[in-house]
Amino acid sequence: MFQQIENAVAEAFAAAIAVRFGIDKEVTVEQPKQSGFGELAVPAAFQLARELKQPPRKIAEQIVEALEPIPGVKSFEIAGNGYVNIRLDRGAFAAAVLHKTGALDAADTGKIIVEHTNINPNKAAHIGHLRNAVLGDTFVRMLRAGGRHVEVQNYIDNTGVQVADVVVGFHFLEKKTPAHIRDLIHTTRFDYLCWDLYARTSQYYKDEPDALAWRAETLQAIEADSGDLAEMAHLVADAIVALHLKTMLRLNVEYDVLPRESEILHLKFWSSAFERLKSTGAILLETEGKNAGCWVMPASAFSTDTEAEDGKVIVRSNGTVTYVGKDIAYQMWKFGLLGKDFYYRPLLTYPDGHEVWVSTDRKLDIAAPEFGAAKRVYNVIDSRQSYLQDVVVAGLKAMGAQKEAAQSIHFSYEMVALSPGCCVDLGIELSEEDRRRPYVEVSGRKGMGVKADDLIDQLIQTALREVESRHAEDAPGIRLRIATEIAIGALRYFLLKFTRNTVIAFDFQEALSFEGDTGPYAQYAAVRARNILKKLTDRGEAVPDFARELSADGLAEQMQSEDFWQILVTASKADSTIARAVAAGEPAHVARYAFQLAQLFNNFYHQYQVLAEQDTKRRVFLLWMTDYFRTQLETVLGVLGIHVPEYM
RNA sequence: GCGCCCGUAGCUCAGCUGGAUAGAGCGCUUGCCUCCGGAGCAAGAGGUCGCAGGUUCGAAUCCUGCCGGGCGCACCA
Repeated sequence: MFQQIENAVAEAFAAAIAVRFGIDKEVTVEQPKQSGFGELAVPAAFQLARELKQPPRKIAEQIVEALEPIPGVKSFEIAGNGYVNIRLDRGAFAAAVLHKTGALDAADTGKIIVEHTNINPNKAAHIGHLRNAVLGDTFVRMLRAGGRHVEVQNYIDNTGVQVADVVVGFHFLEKKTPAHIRDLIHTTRFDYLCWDLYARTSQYYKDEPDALAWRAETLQAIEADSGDLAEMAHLVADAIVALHLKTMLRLNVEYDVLPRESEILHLKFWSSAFERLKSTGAILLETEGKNAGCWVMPASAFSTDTEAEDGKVIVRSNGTVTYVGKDIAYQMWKFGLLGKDFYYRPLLTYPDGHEVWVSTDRKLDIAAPEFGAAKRVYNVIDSRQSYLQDVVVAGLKAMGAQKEAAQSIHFSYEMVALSPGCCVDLGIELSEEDRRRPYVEVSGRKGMGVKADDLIDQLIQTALREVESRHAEDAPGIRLRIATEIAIGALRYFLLKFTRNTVIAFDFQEALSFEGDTGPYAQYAAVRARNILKKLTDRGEAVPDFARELSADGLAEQMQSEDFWQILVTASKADSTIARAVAAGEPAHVARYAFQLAQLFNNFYHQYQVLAEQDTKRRVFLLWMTDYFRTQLETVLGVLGIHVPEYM
């Protein structure tokens, strides 16, 4: 709601400036620091002061004189050295909120692909993977809330070194056959077993470097796609992918399609990309130096730095393509630039009915949705890979795909590390050097880290203790469901409240907290709002038809209260907050807003006794505020992927 | 060595892309269950925004240089 007024104000100011000074200027609209200054502030006079060589205050006066009336705006005031503060017509604004006038114009800018999660399918997911998935999933929800068409991809590297290493562990260290693995998949916690096995294999390489030959042998077998080793790789990767999807579903994360590396290989995506890169001169064959015999992308393509740097090898001297090369091909496919497509089959149907598809190398008799060919692509990948992402974008640029290069966005974020206290909790021994660090990096190779499912289980247990102490009489099944919703709310919020480029030093105590700036705090506020309405109907009263029972005059009168006005304005900013957060690419802004909203409601809840209100008109009004709050909070929590439990 | 990120209250973090008196949560101190109220509410203490310059009406925010920390810079993915 708030967004329309903001836009109208910005336009009116721009028009006034154009008329009065003949200058085309984009006008920024701010929210004043203090509520006493009004609802909006325009600092345009300051920006114009230099150009016009006039004092800002004088310019502000001229702007205000030239302004046409803006619907919904009551007054303009010049404040300070040249701010124009704006007060809204409270009654009109409240009425607009009540009658939901002015629907958002959902500008469909074409398909957007968001790629996230991308966990190597060789072991259980850990806390770092959760940050990726929750950030990606929330951003998807934010985009969809703004009416955008989004496709969610989760890339599966099922033929890489990490899968190979687990196969090495099974075959060479454990002497297992495909039949054994089939059995293990059904009888064990397979992703946990692989977690340990992967760590053991990595350690074995360290002790016995000759064993690396096993890895090479396995990788070859996987690429040739024949024999026991290849079969085991399929079994491991498919089983782990299934488990990852399950883990992510616990967090309300779903996907549309899983493109797999095996198909990129078998369908020869690379050869198409290779031709294009060669013919456009994006990559060059080195004839001398240490990269002799390799196809290399010159450093000048992706680095502004001196030419002292080497280029990036795309095709090795033995003719095989590097990971970055495959990534360029994949990125081309995402934009529909490759001239090739995968085949698809449905992998599974989520409980909500949504279907996730997976790539396959054979044409099937199934009508699949159209995947790929997007206008814009977000790759959710941690900041450590920004160098490689730069190379991918440079590849697009060098082959002449300027537009696509500009629409390739590395949605980067910092890693989740382990706090020293967390390491103690996990029984991880730290070296003298590590102990002096502020945090320690998670290492899959060392088997170091917090497994996603362990953390979720622990959160559920902690929440369950609380639920049980408050609702001892309720059925265990319902209590568990509620504890689960609280746990997931806590976890998602915890991963979202930090801005993307903040390193999260994971700490159990912080993550397990349900008080203060947490998901459950926001859930609790929503539950309270629901409780009021539920209590009302429990007493046999109907929820009023607010649009009919609340008159414009009545609203205007109630809105004279500073409290109510502030609450209404803040609650009406959901759309505008989400839009800003999308523009900034920052889900944390939405989380912060949800918390603010919850705080405001808890405040209101404490201060006003809605159901006990004697004045009938006022009671209807308070009920409306409650209901509006509830709607807005639920909407925002929905964007964060957080459910509201039926009670807490 | 080069590149990117970070340094804000005791701790963990925000700070809307340069605006008005720098904000939350946790922790600490104090008070609040006659309830739609305690996963909560109210109040208090707590700041040289790493340091030094610069840019301008105005800097936590932009520029430069230091100091301190993190992460990258493979014919690995």
